[in-house]
Amino acid sequence: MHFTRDNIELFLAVLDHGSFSAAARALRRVPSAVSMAVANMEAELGYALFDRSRREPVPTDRALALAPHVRAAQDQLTQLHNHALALSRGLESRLTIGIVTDVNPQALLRAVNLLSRRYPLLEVEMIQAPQDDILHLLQQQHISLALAWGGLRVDSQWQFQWVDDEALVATLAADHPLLAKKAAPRWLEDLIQVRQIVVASRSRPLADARAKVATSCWYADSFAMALEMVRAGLGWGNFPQTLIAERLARGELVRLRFGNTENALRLPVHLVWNKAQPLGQGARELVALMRGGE
Amino acid sequence: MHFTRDNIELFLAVLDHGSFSAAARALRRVPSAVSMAVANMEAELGYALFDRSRREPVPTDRALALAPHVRAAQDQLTQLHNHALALSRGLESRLTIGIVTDVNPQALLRAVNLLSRRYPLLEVEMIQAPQDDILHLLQQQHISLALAWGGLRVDSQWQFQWVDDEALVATLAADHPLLAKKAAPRWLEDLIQVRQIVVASRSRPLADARAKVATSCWYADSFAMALEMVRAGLGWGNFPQTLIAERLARGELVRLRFGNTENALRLPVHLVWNKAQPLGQGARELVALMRGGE
DNA sequence: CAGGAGCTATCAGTTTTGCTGACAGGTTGG
DNA sequence: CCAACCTGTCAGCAAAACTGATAGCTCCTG
Repeated sequence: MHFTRDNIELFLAVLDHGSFSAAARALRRVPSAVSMAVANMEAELGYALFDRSRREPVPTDRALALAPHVRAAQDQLTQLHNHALALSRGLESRLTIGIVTDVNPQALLRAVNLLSRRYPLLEVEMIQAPQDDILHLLQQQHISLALAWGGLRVDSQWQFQWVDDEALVATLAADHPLLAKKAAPRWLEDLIQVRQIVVASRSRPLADARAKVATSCWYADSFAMALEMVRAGLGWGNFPQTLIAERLARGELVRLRFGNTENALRLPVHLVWNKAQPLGQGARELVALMRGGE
Repeated sequence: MHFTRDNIELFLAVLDHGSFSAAARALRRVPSAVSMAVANMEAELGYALFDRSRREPVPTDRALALAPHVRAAQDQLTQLHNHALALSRGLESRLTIGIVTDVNPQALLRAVNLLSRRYPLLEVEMIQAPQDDILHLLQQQHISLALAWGGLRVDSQWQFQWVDDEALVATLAADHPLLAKKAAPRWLEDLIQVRQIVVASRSRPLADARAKVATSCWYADSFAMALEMVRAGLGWGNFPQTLIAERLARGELVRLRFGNTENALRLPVHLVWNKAQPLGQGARELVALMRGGE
């Protein structure tokens, strides 16, 4: 008989309901069916699972020892079944997500964690790369969803969902000469003469005209690279707050505050996907989770 | 149909053998049975598991994605089955092992590791306690097997298996005045006048008359306690080498070597069990593993 | 290109498995 | 002691699954 699904269900029903009759009621069977099935299991195993000396069967030590393992097996089977059915409802069997290097992945990871509870057998793969590479992977359909900087170009190829705004803060290396002169810039205009490190690349032009302030600009294609340049004292730059929080705290960097730009630059973070590649169920629910729905 | 054991077996057989017919041969069925069963699974799931456009069915992406999970479920089922059958062959469902505090558990842990491969669902509980407590637990049948110091008393209540000999080495705190005088003891006789910390207790008299050397002795009931006393400079003592190896290396303790006692004291380590409580299959195999017989 | 080998799918018939329902016998509690 | 409820047994039955024959397809080989 070999521990088939039915036997597992039956055995656990007897344990949970305390008697063959109750189990039979729960399973919509007749008591004798349960009785015979249990007797068959016992015959196969070679030992008693229940002691029938009292009116209601009391589980043997062995049955009790077996119970948690049987339950685990049942859980795995129902999980498998749910997953197989979910596949038919459009769940992808593997969800590959791209994350742009500079974007804070915390919220996404929280959402993925929730998703993994809903679909325990769903495989998730995370790919971290610069924005250009992520978009390329998305275009090639190697990833189905990406967390990326948004608002960059309107392109009918992409579909997206706003997720968050990263506040950009103007930052300077703590040992930059501008600070040493005890004349820390008070107004944004004070920075016009100081070289600015701007994040932009061929394929990704400046998002916001406001982003470029200084007359002399050097360019980097990621915040990570730009950050290195700023730390090396090559200039100042605007960075997502979360990206530089630690360095600010450690005193490596200094945040510049201005009297006239209280409303900081904000860079939108989007979940992006390819119109040509319809989202799977997991990706759809992930988007919903990130939108805050549920 | 609900992913019963038969379906799992069948699905995997088809994947592994590459065709319905081959799977049917392997399962000693007729091909049509396999064909129908697969068709039923597909009908239930709502999508194709195999593409029949070629001569031999080629598994769908979904089938391939499902495969590892199905395999895992099958493994768990067979594991459960094996365990349930092993219980009928005398395997205990939980193996509780006592380990005397001072005894080096490495060899035992290695053996338990091997045992856990053989019986993946066997639960193992380890209890560490002083020798007297371990023997008491053994007597009360709260533990079924113990790793303990042996050769202590011949008692028809116990059965045992020699496992190892721990070499005892004479040890002194590094800052003991005896060493400061630049007159480190060269012969065992030099220690007769130095207070010795002896491990012995009411219920466990000295194993070996040779163990007591000095005229002035203080007593502890475990090596751990005795070690603290030696480290505090209260005297010298004999300790299992493995127990003090680190402290010797760190220079906290100093090993005394004598010209006249090359053959060090050796304390046997035994696996002990209670005659009144016959060993389960797991315990028996553990004893065999410790004896070195695979 | 023809034909054979080997595969899958279908279907009617049969086997097997397990369920049913009635009944007998035991245990519990008032 | 009886009513209620439980388990176990058994003959009959229903559903599920397997079989074996057949047809049609694919692929390889000469």
